[in-house]
Amino acid sequence: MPPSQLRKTRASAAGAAPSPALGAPGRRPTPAPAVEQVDTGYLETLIGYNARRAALAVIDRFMVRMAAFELKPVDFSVLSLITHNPGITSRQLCNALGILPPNLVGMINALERRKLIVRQPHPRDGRAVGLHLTGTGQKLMRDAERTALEVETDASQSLSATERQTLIRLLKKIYL
Amino acid sequence: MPPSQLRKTRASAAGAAPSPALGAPGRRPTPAPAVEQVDTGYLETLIGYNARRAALAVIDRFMVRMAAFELKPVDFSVLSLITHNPGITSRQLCNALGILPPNLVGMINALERRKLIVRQPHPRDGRAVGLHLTGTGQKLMRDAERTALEVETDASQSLSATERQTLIRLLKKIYL
DNA sequence: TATTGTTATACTCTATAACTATA
DNA sequence: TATAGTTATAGAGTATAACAATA
Repeated sequence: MPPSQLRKTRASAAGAAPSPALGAPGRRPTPAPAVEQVDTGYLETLIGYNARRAALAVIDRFMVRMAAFELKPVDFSVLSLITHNPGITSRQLCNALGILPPNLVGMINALERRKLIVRQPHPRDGRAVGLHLTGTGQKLMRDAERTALEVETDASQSLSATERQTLIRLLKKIYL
Repeated sequence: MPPSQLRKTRASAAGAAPSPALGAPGRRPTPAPAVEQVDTGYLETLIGYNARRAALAVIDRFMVRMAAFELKPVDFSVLSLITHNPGITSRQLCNALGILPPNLVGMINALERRKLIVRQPHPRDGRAVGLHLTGTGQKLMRDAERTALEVETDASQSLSATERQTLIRLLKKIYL
């Protein structure tokens, strides 16, 4: 998904220029204009638009680099939470990542088939299953988290260290 | 999609705690721990993770408010670009929004059936079609853009005006 | 030959209902 | 009765190939 061509130009002076209102029957003052340079100025004033574009840009880089580990972003998130929360349950993963339980089952099964994680009985709840990394999984995640750090550095290379911290702080204020 | 429960706690001191490495045959020192509070500290250090969570949070608000206009985020983006770029072509929309042409066709058809837009022949390219708002579409978009502004205010209520500007500026540095 | 718009189609992601076993 | 995990399935979003009309 190439989100190219997102420069700002004034083709229609965003917000002004009432334009002739086509569709009104029997009226067509101008012979239909053509757009030379697309003006995305208005959308660029919206936080949601900018946050989504930024997220997609970083995630695209992330996917390219993580392909070497055969991990999609969601797989990495799941394995990372298991790494830092040994014994975490599927339900806890779903709550933390906003995934619905039926959609997590397949991912967990695939990671288990790859011998990256194992299911252990939960110590206090017979319904639940605790998830743990295998040795293989631990090794993979050490490499994967190092690569994730490289992606971060790449993606934020136009930001100073302070700006990067500020960006993360402000993003958290939006979603927390 | 409720991305609830994303508080930080130290269940495993992120990055430390080598943990017993399950899966190694015939070795099981600890009786499988349980996780009380999920530690998302590591993921929260990643720009991609934070940007995606923030984008989803804002877009969720957006979808709730825009339901009154029967507009999804992508519909709003398309209509907004047509608003500020009368005569824009499908190809230009695809390039600006990162949508693939086959996936835009249905949206354009639906918006045309709702009498919000009309197709006009392109003044200089017989293959292309220029897109324009109807009077109905213009009225809808005046209300929709006002609502979008309210969503912005809502979503960024925990940010100062300066912080909001800073956030957008830093996000652009990520994806531009 | 290349591009615009389009159809058909496949694949992925996300969502809902319902079942089982445990609590 | 409520919850954890699971199955089946439906729907939305995203992807590629190929075609007709025009450049």
